[in-house]
Amino acid sequence: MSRSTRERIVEAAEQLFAEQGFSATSLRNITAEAGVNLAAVNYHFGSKDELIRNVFARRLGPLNDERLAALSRAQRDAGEREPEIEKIIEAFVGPALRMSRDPGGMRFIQLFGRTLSQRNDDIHRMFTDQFRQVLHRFSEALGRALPELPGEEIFWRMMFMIGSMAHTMALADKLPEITGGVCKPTSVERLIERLVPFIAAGLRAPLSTATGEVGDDI
Amino acid sequence: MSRSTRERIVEAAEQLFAEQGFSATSLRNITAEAGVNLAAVNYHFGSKDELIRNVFARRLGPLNDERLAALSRAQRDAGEREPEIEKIIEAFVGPALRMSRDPGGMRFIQLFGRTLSQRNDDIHRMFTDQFRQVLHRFSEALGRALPELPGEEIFWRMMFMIGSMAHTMALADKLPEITGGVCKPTSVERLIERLVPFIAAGLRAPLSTATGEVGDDI
DNA sequence: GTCTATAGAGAGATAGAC
DNA sequence: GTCTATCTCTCTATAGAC
Repeated sequence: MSRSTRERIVEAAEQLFAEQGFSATSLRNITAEAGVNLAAVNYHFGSKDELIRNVFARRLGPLNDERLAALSRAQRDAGEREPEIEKIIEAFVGPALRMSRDPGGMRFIQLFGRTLSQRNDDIHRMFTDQFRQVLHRFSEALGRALPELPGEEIFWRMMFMIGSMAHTMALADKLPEITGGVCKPTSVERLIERLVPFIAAGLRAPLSTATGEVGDDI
Repeated sequence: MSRSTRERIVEAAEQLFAEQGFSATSLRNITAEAGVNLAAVNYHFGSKDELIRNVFARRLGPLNDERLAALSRAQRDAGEREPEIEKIIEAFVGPALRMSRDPGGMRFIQLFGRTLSQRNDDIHRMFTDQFRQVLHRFSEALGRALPELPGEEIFWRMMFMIGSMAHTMALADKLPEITGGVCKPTSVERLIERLVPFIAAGLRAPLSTATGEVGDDI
């Protein structure tokens, strides 16, 4: 047995959480999958909740560090000017999608994508805490790159961006099946090449000239 | 007591599923919230799984019917030409987001948004079955409106569109909190006015000129 | 650090009175 | 249709031997 009991548990948990969700996955499922004893979870982690936190913490810190580093690189390469929007988006969605290169990362990405759309307040608070600095630096960079957009609109569009990214992370591997084969299985890099231009164009879209809260029609 | 026991159960289930997820919500939670007897669930629905199916079926049929009707209206209004992309998108995302006007619909929209990002195969199969005709008609309409895009690219971009929509449905009401008040609570119509231009620009984005599966960089 | 055994709570489902 | 009562199963967590 090459990996420690602790590692085996975290990896089995990551896989099963991604497949079934948190409450549908029992510690018995996890320890059976990991080939370890049931009591080991409580010995190593204390509780199921603490195990969940460990599953995320293991990958989330490095992921957000990579995003910030990629943004810094893009800003340094751009010199005095602002980086291209495409570079900023790539720095945000690239590390997330790229993480799915290794099989464990792939599972985590799916887990992350689906957990992003859930409403578990504890876990969300943890995401938000980890994510605050990323949100801050990327919204500033996008705001400078798109000076004609009000700050509020930047955040709404970042929400749309995160949505398309999260859904892609969760479901890209199912699209060939859903479309009856029209979409072929594809590499992560090709997926990024498709997603980044979509988001870039969306972020650059002219501001809606609608009158605001009054009208009922579009 | 105005509503029947059956209705009370479905509505309580919709609310609690949206808040907590399926497996975290017990039949005891549901019957307590609905103010009915525990045994009533199994009397009226036979099982928890069947109750879940009922929660979705009640809203999903009408929602997809509205989408198809809205698309038909847009196509009729356009006469010989293709409808504007904005009209097609509005026919797709409008009915979904608009459903959140009534409080029950709001809960369902959140439930739907988060379930879309999950991987429960049973429920997904049900979605896909209900959704097949919608996917078919909308991809055809978008394909005619964007003749320069390969069919495969249409489906990838529809996945991005559905992602931004689903994430918006699940989390729009949390954005004021997340952004520390920069984004104000907003009406559904205003939200649609923000989302539709974003998606329209993304769908119109020029095709990536990348070389395909070979390159590792962008 | 790993195991067995089990406590104790809570789950879904059902039998049967009314 | 609605209720009480209960069966049976599975869950998390822990005590204590090794």
